[in-house]
Amino acid sequence: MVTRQRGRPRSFDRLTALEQATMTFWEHGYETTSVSDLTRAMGISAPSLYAAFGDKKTLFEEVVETYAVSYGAYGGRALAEERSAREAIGRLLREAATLFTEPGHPRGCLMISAATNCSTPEVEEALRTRRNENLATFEARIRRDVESGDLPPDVDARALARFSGAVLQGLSQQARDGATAEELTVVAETAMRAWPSAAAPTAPREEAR
Amino acid sequence: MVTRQRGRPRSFDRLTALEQATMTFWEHGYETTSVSDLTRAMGISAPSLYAAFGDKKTLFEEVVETYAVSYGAYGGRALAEERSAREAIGRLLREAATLFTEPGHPRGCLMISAATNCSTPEVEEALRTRRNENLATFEARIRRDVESGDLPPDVDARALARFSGAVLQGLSQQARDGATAEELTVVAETAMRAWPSAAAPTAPREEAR
DNA sequence: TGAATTCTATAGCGCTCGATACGAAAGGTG
DNA sequence: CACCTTTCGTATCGAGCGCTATAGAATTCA
Repeated sequence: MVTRQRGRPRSFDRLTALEQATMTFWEHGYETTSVSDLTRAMGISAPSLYAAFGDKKTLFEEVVETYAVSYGAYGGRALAEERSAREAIGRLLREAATLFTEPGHPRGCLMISAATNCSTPEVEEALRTRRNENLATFEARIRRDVESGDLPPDVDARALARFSGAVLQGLSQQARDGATAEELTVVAETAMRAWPSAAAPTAPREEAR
Repeated sequence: MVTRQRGRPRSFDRLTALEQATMTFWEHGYETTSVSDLTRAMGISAPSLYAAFGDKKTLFEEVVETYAVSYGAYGGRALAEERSAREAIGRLLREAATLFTEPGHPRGCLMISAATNCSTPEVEEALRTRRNENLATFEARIRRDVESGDLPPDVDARALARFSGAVLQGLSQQARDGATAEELTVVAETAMRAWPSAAAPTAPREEAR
């Protein structure tokens, strides 16, 4: 089954070409990136692109998938590794402030900015679904801390998740509008002041516990 | 000089057509809206559009300008009418939550969402400039309250302005992603918890004044 | 070596884009 | 009425879009 591949071998590295496509879509978005932009950036001809990646939409879907598990993996790491929802999302926002302005790749977040106002509805919808899934992940993590008592019981997990997602999206757009890493880091820290500091439930002015 | 207009009169209402163009650009963005989309929505032919509004870019600039002083005027009103920066921006964010999800027009904010990833750099830059001007307006209003003592002297006006702008942009995108007015209102109220509540400077636990 | 297979490059498909040439139509002005 | 001015509808323009037919080049299998 695992026999060697017959025929003329591919003259380019598929992963490298995919990375170049990622950079191009990341910078200019799905709609504004033309196939000839892609072939130029990837260093291959149009038939090679179509043979290796399918059409433009399929290539973009693969780009989004690899982006999510590479550049976009910081969020999942923060949620998995930090002890509390507050620490996890605080770290997520601070790291986003750095990553969204990091040299060496386009600014902001591909999943947030690359398919707004897109003439292919499925592409726009696919990223919208991912964003809403991220909100649901935030909400679940926050709710866990509410139920365990690490956050006050009157916390609206859904609202706090949506607020955090809104700040994340704001960070992305501000990064694309030219904000510096330092400016965005302060935004992230400001946002965390909106979080309830600790478990201080219905009776606030007591040193309970 | 103010003689009556000669020649065949225009067969459509210019302001009505402009409003239709606004709705189309608002919903689909500059790039995704084609001239034929515009002529269909405005109910006029392409030569009429070009004669009355110049080219697509010029039409969009006029759309943005009229949007700024109509749908987009709530921000300036809040800043002008409220007594404090906190009340002004709190009102601005709450009103945005309502307006961004209001029926009868597209969701979100045209100035935030209509020219991201645009193949005409001047158009993208024009809206970016407007957004950054809004940030500067926020900052000036906040600084006024810091200097007058209505906000603590250690408040970073620039950071608080940028945070507020980030939340506003997040509200716009979440509105476009399907959030309800109620959900966004709670986001706005959550964001205001990040603001320093009142003038409680270096010595917080005193009832000064 | 020859056949089969797979990739590459050129060239161009049908289509839509933003924008316009042109003559007919509709009004004012003498 | 004739004349001038402006707008209207039709019918495009050249350019770029996403995509592919085709033929030659490069490799494996028999």
